[in-house]
Amino acid sequence: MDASLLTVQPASPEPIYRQIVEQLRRLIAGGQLGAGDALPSVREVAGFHAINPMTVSRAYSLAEAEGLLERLRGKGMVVANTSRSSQSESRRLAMLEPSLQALMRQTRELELPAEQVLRRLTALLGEQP
Amino acid sequence: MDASLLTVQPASPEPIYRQIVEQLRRLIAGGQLGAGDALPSVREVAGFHAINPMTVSRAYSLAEAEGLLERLRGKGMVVANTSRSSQSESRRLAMLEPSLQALMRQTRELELPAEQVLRRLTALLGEQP
DNA sequence: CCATGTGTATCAATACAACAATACACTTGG
DNA sequence: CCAAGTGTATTGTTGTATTGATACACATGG
Repeated sequence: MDASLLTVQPASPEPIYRQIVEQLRRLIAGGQLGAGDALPSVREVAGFHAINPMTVSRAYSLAEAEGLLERLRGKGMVVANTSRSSQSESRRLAMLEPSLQALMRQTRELELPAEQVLRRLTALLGEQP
Repeated sequence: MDASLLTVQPASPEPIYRQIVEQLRRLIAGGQLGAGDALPSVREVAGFHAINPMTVSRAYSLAEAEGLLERLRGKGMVVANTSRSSQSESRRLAMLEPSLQALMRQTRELELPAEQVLRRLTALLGEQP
């Protein structure tokens, strides 16, 4: 499995376990993780990012409680089929709404013209991933 | 003074004092708060939002350490003149960069087409404030 | 002068996140 | 079967963040 699938920033104020859950949500909604796909093991992710295995386990457990993942005893975690992955574009866009709202507020507080922001974002989104 | 100048969401995971500091940063950079402008008193803001005065004080202190505000003993806090307000557009845009980066990452994880996101953001920014 | 308004230093309480070290139940491949 | 791989429950510790309550120093206006 590819432990590099998950990105983690231990320095961020955002708790690590929550960073992971949110990434899983999006990766599954976007279809990069499909139903049945196996996830990197807890110990693998922990080793790769030099974090505690229990922190990863906590994230996986939350994701399971959310219906995103399924636990196969003795095997590992798998993307749940009930988490009908690859949601519609409108649903995925809705998941982005909070970030968009925040961006809007900040743009207004900075008194920035909409075009400036849109131009910069266009550039960012256009870059080669 | 207008205590409603500052918006606060006590429910947010974002610490209150940091919410305040970030708003001050943007309001000053955007020119809505100019050098010499007096800020609402600690107790005023605290009372208005039903939070602890010390929380506001902490935000003000951080803003002062950052050079945004100046403390007039016995009087109150004032926007510092050294915090050359109304910065250039490019500087203000730079302050938005972290949020833009985050939005970009999330967009990619959701496998959303750039146009969708840009269209939605355009709509949001176009609305009447 | 002094009541009233500033901000704030100090201490405490609470919650949370992350880590550490085990031990356990389970499955699979050899 | 059994070694090695899953996730997890448990307990404890550490460090930090956040908020709160109180008392204090200072300046101003009447």
